[in-house]
Amino acid sequence: MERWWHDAGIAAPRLIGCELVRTLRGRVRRGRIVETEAYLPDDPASHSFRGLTERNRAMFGPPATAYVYRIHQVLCFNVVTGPRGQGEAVLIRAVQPLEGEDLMARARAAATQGSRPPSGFGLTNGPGKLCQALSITPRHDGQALLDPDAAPGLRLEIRPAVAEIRTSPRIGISKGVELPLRFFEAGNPWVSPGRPSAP
DNA sequence: ATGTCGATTCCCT
DNA sequence: GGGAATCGACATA
Repeated sequence: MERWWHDAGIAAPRLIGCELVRTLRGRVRRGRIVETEAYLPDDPASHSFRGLTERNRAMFGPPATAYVYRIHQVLCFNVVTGPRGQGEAVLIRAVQPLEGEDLMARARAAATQGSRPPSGFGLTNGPGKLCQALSITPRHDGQALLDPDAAPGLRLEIRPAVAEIRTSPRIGISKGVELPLRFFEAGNPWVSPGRPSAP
């Protein structure tokens, strides 16, 4: 485990450019991470702020495992960081489809019955959207992400650091709003809408 | 036991 | 750009 895993504030930008690989029924979906948010220890915006609960248990597990939680009928996917027990994690907010885009579209359409089938950047440009596109489920909560033999078929592949990364305040929170803990790849159209890009 | 509040998304103006 | 949807987890008047 490399050093950068021990700090969500470092891991969050470092996870930009890494790839999330979902294997289901022998078929592969691959997404390149383009947007993340860090949630730190003693961070009032973090689910871990008030200590361990049933929901955030996975956040206190070992680094490079998944923390999956439900919010507003939707799932969000995090990569746990820091030494075990710190309650740190990095929220994955958007990915760029690299493989299996058709399967992602099908999964999104199935998850959003009632509305028009999602297409274009809307396929994976949000934390709930990418979970639908990759068929991430509550079963992935707590699962190791670097293990190539991971049973649930969800894996994280480390890639070289990306050069052009921008920061901004985090989205959708009411505490800790000023901290620049959101990271995204400059100019990438798959980054979620809703925030201006800082140079 | 019950009330509050979202680490969101979609649809509308 | 704003608001409704909608329900489970969490904290507690």
